[in-house]
Amino acid sequence: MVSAPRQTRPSRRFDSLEQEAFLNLWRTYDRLRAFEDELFARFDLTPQQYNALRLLKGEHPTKIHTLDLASRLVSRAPDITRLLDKLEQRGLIERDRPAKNRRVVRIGITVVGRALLEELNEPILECHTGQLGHLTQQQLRDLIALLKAARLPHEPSESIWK
Amino acid sequence: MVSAPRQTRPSRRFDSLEQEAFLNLWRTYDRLRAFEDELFARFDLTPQQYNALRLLKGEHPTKIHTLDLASRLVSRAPDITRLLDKLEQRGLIERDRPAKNRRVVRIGITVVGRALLEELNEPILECHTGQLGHLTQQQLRDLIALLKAARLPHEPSESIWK
DNA sequence: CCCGTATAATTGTTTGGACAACTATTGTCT
DNA sequence: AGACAATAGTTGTCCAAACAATTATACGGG
Repeated sequence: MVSAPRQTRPSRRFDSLEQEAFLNLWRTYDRLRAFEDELFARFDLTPQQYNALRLLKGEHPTKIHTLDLASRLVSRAPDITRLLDKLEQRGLIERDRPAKNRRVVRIGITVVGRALLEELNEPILECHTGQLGHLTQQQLRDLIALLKAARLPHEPSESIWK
Repeated sequence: MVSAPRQTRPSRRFDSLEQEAFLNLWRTYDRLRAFEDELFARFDLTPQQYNALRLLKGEHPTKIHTLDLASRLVSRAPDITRLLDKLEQRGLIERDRPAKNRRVVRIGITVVGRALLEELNEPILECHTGQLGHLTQQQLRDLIALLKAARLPHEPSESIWK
């Protein structure tokens, strides 16, 4: 008599189903990231820089604090200062240090920055279509839901990513 | 009369459902990766180095060519030479250049390398449980399937990741 | 009001990742 | 056989990511 398996075995080559999931996540991220890298390189941006710009545009005309911005980025950014340095040098963002509280720095996106994002609009959409356009809407929604569930316990309580 | 929407709208903050999926992928990867980084740092390894060792162990006692190894890694590794340099310096792998074909370098894992992996066995399992242990087996399987589908068109034809 | 502590951001330093250019070896075509 | 192309790996160089230590400012208790 053969009893039904209570556990799903990981595929050969993996030690556990969790490992298989993580390595698949990593691999897929790596493959899809190549698209973004190529696109942003043409505009002398890193994905993370673009991300910061997008976030700032979303808040515009409000300016937000440096570390506040950092905490909302997709990927953690211990070098947020230098990331912003580069964007400021290109005139894409502006920083100001209010007299009221001279500890904080408030970051805003400039006209130039917004123009750059405008220019990127179309190419970005195409990029994402190239990455994931072959999935159905339902697959995309399922994937998003599972990814959210996967990271949920690891989001800090105040994260906008929850 | 209201017609049913033909398209799913991306959540506020995203320009398309594809973008939402990619950013969720990136974010989840970033959160889960923190676990691995912390673990491997304790053993002076990067995730990519560990990955190379695991692959070599899977092939042991067969030795494989440098670029062949590189192509099987999770993430692309243009600096495969230096990655292997570091592992060789620690005696975890060995290289040999056969007289027959002096262009290629064959890589194998050493006893020391295998011992290190042995030592990592338990901690790795715990790490993956910490990352994804809160998902059900079914969720893990669904996630794996969707991730595979997402990257499928972007895998080179000879990839082991297809 | 002064001191210790917390907060916000910056800087120093090291290391890994990316890309392109380069060397060495082998295979192929005539 | 000789020249050219293809293959396998290495190296130079630059830049972003990570971590810890540091500076500057504000706040709160005595």
